[in-house]
Amino acid sequence: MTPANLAATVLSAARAVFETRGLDTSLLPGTTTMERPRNPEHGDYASTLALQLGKKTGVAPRELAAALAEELGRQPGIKSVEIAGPGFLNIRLDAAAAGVLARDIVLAGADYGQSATLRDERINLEFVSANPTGPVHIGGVRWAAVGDALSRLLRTAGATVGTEYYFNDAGSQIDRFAKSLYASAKGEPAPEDGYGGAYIAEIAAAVLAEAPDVLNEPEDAAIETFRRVGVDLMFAEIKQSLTEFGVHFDTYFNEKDLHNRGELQEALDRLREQGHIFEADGATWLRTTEFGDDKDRVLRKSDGDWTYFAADCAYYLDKRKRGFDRIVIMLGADHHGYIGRMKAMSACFGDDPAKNLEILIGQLVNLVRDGEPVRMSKRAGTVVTLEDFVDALGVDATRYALARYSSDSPINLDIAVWTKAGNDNPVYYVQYVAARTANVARNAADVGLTRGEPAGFHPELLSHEKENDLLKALGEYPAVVARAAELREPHHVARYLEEVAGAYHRFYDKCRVLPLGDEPITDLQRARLWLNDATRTVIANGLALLGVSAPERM
RNA sequence: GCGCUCGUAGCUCAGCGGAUAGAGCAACGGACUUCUAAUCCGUCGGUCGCAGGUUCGAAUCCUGCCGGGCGCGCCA
Repeated sequence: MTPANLAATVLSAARAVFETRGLDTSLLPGTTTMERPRNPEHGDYASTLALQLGKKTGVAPRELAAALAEELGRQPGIKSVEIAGPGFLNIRLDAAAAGVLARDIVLAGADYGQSATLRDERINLEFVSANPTGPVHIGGVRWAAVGDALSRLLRTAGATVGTEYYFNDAGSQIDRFAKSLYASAKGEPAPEDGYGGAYIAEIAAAVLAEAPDVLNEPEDAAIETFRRVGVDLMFAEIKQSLTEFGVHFDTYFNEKDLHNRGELQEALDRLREQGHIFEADGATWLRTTEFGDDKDRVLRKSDGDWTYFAADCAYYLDKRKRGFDRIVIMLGADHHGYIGRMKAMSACFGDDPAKNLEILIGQLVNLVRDGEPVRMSKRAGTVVTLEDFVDALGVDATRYALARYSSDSPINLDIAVWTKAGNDNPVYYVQYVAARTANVARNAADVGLTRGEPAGFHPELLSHEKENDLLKALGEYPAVVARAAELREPHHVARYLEEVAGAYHRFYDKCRVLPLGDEPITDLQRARLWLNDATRTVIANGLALLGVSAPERM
């Protein structure tokens, strides 16, 4: 019996109680969640349904709980139901009903955890989107890890997802980049507002290698060559770093294309039709204050140039035209000032900003060595890059560390902690379970212990306290995935995996799987092997969501 | 000044309006002739920033205050 099954059973019991008592069944919720109490005296699972319904129906919660308990007690697989406190239902399962889960998980394999929670949603997920004027830096790294994990999470919850990197290849940042390359190639210092990292010299040299005569061209043409070739090189390098980090985007979207296809004008026309455009001081404005922004925003400047915000509008419209109904954009904390204008812009298009546009804000990340933030970079001189991160921690630890915390909280990642081989390093703690379960399975095969046919599995033998705890933890996986997807918070998966890891280590410590010496193989050992393999399935599936490997041995 | 956001154990952080607020680390004390001790067990540790409010019930929701971070261009 999975928690989802149990929840359904509790709901149908509630329906039966309502019908018997002539209560309005429309007050029943569509779903209910089962809690896993910390205190073992509170049973295997607890439900607060009677408390919630007591409020709605006006019937005393304890009275409802008593009726529910009686109804539930008759259901197969349920050992006992107790009423506690103001109306909690504390439910205990038969060992057999709980144990079957081990087999269900193994048979489901990589599909365990998949759901239809977000089935009807078409989600566009944009993250990183670093300008191709330098390597991906520390903020982008956080989003690379979290955004990629989120995309996997959303797909597992049944959504149709398109991941997207907005390649900002128009605009003045690129001009500065091109001029910086040109200056570097001529051996001159970087311009006042240019880029000065060591990577500039590398890219400039690479441009020279591809276009040896570039410095003989007139300055404008030369800068144009540096822009074109330099941006291509920089972008190839960014893509390469991301690929090595295990992050792939379905779409790399060029800002230039928006301009070339006239989509900025199209967006402006659309907004004008909606009646939110006005002209003032020679510029063209969007009246975003109508929808809560703190000031109106210019789309086209008095000199005729488009603003960056105009491109944002066109890009949003483009995504919507491609059939995405939820536009999710992940930004650094320094961009949170955009939320107001973006939400307002969505409303100006006639959309519902609460539903069609989600902007997720990620707080800062510091890489810490010996208690001091790491500021040095071999390449850029000032910022920490994706490559610096991977050099310091490795891909698995970097991805896990960044996906482990709520994006709302600023984090300090201590290099010493995340490279240590021990249980104070969360990624090792979890990965070690993957290795341990694989090792147990290998050793079992060596002595002739196999799971055997599913029909020969004896779930009732998994009655040890630690087996029960582990089963309960494994049963929560689908709900954790669904909730993490809905909340857009992959860190719940990591925290959950740490719980499963703890439960497995305690099981391993107390419940031996393999026979000792020449002992004959028993059904209990076979049942435990099912549980061992079910644990490996959950750990592997969960780590895969985070883009972290589940090693066979360590 | 206005806006957003955060404030939970010595540290790093979890915590869905529910039961006695948790984990890891640190500190201290235990467990390896047995499937990998990269593990497990125990002890210590809290005015959930402060003050009100809503609620049967608040770390969680609302208001105010205090403190930290960030943002407030016809920049990108």
